Parts: sequence; structure tokens; C-alpha cells
Amino acid sequence: MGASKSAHFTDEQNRIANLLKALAHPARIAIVEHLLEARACICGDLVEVLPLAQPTISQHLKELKAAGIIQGTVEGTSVCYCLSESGIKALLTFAKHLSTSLQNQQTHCC
Amino acid sequence: MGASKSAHFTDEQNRIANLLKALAHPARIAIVEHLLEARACICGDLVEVLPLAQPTISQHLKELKAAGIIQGTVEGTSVCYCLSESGIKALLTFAKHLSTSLQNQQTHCC
DNA sequence: ACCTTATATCGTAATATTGCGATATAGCAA
DNA sequence: TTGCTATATCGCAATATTACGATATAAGGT
Repeated sequence: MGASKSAHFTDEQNRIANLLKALAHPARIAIVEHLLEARACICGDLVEVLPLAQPTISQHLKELKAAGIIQGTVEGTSVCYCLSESGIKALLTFAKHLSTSLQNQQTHCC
Repeated sequence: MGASKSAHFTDEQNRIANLLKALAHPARIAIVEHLLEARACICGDLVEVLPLAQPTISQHLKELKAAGIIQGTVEGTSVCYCLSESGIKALLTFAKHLSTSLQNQQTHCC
């Protein structure tokens, strides 16, 4: 059959998987990196920087926003996007969880 | 046209995107969480714990291994899997990079 | 050698993602 | 209102992922 049976997993597992999925594309990594440098930008800026068409970038922005990684506010005729705390905090929390739990495991097993 | 044009992005962007993609599935999150508790397990253990068939789990293990998130060593007729430092370190480094860069941005922009 | 156990791979169907042209929507200016 | 600019959404084609039955591979045990 088909893809991803999210119903069989816990809410928490689905939540973190969706967060990671939102970042799991080079274009969206590039968008985030651009925001780290520029602090804020509009969709049109990214169209000039990335090798993708405007509708494609708009779609990537939508996914990043839905995952809480960026936020956007309307400013006249354009939308100003910048990084959002919540998604990045969740990512850091998960990464730290993995890392510290791994440190606490006694030596190697295999 | 089709999916993901990785050739247009930097190696680093593709690398981190692939790492995140390897974790961006609830079944693979569940496998990692199981390994955090059990420290090590074989494929057969996961078949009893997860609502997925053996070939599916074997495939997920392969992807986690390819991304450097787990490692496996042959032990007789079975394979012992456990978490690997390299992938988890890379994830933590990326998450910290995002988090500290965001902290350094002056206040809010939008 | 034969059988059992454990995992991996193949092949394929179902589904999801990606990308973009065409078009819709929304704000602003004149 | 008309026109311009910026973004979002629709619809579709190309591609990628997911899941699993069937089968292959490999290591023991007897």
C-alpha cells in the first residue's frame, strides 16, 4: 500500500517527524539560512536568490510557517517573513534529548 | 515537473536536508526512541513493537544507517543496531546553530 | 546436507512531494 | 475604477516515499 501511516504512532512522534520533515528539503534549508543572515525577507527576495519559481517558493514558505519555523506578517502588498522561536526551540529540545540520552548510555554495545 | 532538485543547492544544504529527512518519519522516530531506552536491539524486536511488517522496518533501519543515525553489527544470524554519534552530533550542531543565530538577532522584525 | 531463524532485497501498488504555468487574491497608487 | 505589484492557490505532470508479499541471502544448529 501507500505511504506514511501516522495514525499508528503517538502524537509526539508525529509532531517531531512533521517538524523535521518541514526542514528536510534543501530549498527550505536555504530559506532558513537566508533568514539567519537577512533576519527578514519577502518572498520576492527569495525568488531572486533561489533557483526556483515564485509559486514553488511560496509553497515552501507555507510549509515552514505551518511547522512553526518561520512567521510572516503582512506589510502592505508584501509579506515579511522571519524565523520563529517555537519551531527552532522544539528542534533544539529534540536534538538535545537525543544527544544527552546517548551520552548516558554506558559505552558501546555494537 | 518533479521533485527535489538537489543539484541547485550546496552540498552542505543537501547534507543537512538528508539528515533531517532520515528522521522525518514517525516510524523512524519510534525506532530511535526505542534505541534510547533499550540501548540496542535487533530488527525482530522492532517488528514486535511497531505496527509495521519486517521488510518495512528493515528498510527504515537501512535509511537511518545510511544517514549515520544508527549503526549495526552482525551478531550471528541477527544484526545488533544502536545509535551512532555522528548523525546525532550533526543534528545537534545544526539545531544549536539555528538557535544561537536566532538569539543574536536583535528583537523582532515582524 | 537439511532445517530453522534473522535480515535484506525485489517488485509493485498506493500515496506524498515537488515544481511550475496559469490564475486568483489583496493592497496600494493614480 | 484601472493598473501595478506581491503573494497565494489551482491543477497537473514528474518524481520520491512508503508499505508489504514474495523471495533471496546468510548464519547456526542438528
